[in-house]
Amino acid sequence: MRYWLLKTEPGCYGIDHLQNDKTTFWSGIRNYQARNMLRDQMQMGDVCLFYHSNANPSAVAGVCEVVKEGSPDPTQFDTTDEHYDGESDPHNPRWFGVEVAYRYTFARPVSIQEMRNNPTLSQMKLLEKGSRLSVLPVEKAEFEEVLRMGT
DNA sequence: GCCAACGTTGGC
DNA sequence: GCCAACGTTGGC
Repeated sequence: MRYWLLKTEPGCYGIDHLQNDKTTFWSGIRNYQARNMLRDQMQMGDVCLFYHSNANPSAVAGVCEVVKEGSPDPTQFDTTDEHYDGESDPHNPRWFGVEVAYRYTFARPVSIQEMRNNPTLSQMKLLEKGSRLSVLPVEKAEFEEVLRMGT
């Protein structure tokens, strides 16, 4: 089993939305590195830290789980969607997503500042300078530490 | 709202 | 294939 971090802006789609929806298709990712992880690496049962970016404070808000592996992102073919991509060939789709299910919301959100202050997390990809990817791998030890901080 | 860092685009 | 220009991201 692998561990991941998924970034989202809470005003756009936060953990409350996921809790309400129970499951959702993680769509709209338009970055090739992130696409490759969504398409090739994320597997059923993998667990993901659910991170709120551009929030006050930005923080890991909870956990979700991959319940369906990578499949073409339908929003790329939807002309009414803001993530529509007219260059993508339906027979060879460019963008992928996974289905995730809500697991739980942290009792205490774990802010990026708290994570920066924790030496155990010093290698976290999220905390690297200039880290902008919206899908990031997380080490098991890092995942467990964030869990401990949030519970 | 600022701005550093990064990805993408396109002229050459 | 280089690289300048541009757009986006996201912490602060």
